[in-house]
Amino acid sequence: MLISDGLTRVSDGVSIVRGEEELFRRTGHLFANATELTCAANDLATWVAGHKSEALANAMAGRLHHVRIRKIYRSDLLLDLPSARELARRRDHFGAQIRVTTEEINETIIIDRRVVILAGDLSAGRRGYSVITQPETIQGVMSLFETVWRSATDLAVHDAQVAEIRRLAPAVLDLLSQGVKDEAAARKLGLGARTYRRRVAELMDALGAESRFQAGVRARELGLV
Amino acid sequence: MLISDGLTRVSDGVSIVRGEEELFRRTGHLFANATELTCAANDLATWVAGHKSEALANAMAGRLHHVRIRKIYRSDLLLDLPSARELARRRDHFGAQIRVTTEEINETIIIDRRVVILAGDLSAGRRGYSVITQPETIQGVMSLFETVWRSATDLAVHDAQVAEIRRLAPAVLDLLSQGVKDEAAARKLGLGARTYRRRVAELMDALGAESRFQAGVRARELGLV
DNA sequence: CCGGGAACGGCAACTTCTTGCCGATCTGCC
DNA sequence: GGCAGATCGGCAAGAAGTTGCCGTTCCCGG
Repeated sequence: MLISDGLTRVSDGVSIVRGEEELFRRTGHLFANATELTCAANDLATWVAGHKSEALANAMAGRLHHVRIRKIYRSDLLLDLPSARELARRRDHFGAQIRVTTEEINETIIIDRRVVILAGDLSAGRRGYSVITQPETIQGVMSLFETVWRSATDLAVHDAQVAEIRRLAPAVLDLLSQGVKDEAAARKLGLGARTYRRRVAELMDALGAESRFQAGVRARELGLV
Repeated sequence: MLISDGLTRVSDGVSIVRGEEELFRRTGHLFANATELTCAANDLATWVAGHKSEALANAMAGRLHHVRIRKIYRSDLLLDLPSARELARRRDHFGAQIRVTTEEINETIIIDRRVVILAGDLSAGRRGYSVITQPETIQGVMSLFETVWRSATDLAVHDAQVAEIRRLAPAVLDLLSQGVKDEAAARKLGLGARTYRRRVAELMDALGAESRFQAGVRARELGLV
């Protein structure tokens, strides 16, 4: 059922909105009175966080301490220093709880346990968003979100982990990324091979990697090499 | 011997200039009549390439076909699409020969085999530049540069290599970066383990990596994963 | 139809990595 | 000193990864 340009009612409690502008027009007001905002995003460029954020911030000003804001971002973001700063700023300014995950994550917004917005595919240059008010569906999405939330890492912890790895293993990272064999690397560090390998294992553990290739990718991802 | 603010004569033929602005003031004119420009840089932000480039371009306009320009950049740069485009633009517009290396490289400018500019450390917020006119030193620096030049890869070739790897092994890259074991990965691709491993070997070869960790780093570096 | 070359994959010998185990050291603390 | 806990590193068994060799299959141009 096409209700108007940019809005399709799919069934009771589920509509599809085309394009960010349209989405903002139709759901922007929901944010003004929200007391619980939950949000997953792959980048900082989503409209919630984008040029509209000032307006939102104003609308929400003074109520910030009544609002629980939770956000999940991909750890990739932290690669980019300005983005990382922006994240920290949001955490401090909005009192948002921010977590970080290495997993791909679908852009999701949950408002007051009453409305869910799920980003969908691009079509004709505009992204489609499912706006859901159907209670059972919301329940399900929230449950999924909680799972991701639990498995994600708090921003502060994540920062600490990165710092820890930097402290722990700069030399090991170096040698690994030079393609040096364990024996040679251990000699170069004046360590026993066993100890060097223990270091590598710790490093892989810290990176959450299951193979050296993966560890290499993650290390690079975190800007450690 | 401090000659004036921002310029220190260290010995005959070697001066140290503090800050990019100062460097530009003192050596900018050399570019106007240059017929051979050689340059190594880690990013596009050096003053030669920066906001002054228009003035330079104008000064050099009409003489471009008489000027041999060679530049080396770190392959990191190509990660960033806008930068990569800019590089291609320069190549086409200035007729510059551009090569790419994975090595760290000291910022270096050589003008007409007569002047060498070497970037040094930051001090008081300004980078120091050695401006060298001493012939033997220039000879030495040029020789070093030639070595790096020879070991670097032409931009076009580099692009082709990246394209090749993308074509060759997207699935393999995927599985590797997921930390999947060879046996399982091979099954998933419907290949024999031997063949999968052959693919991995080809990939590592293409990446110039000697260990899987290193391959992971490089793959990520090239934005392949 | 028939070579010839390329891709595939089984096999096997080797190398490299991964880990548990355990004794040797070192360190801080009664 | 003597104990407890952390770190180190040798050893060794086993897992994972690396490569050469070679037979099989498929495709292509003659």
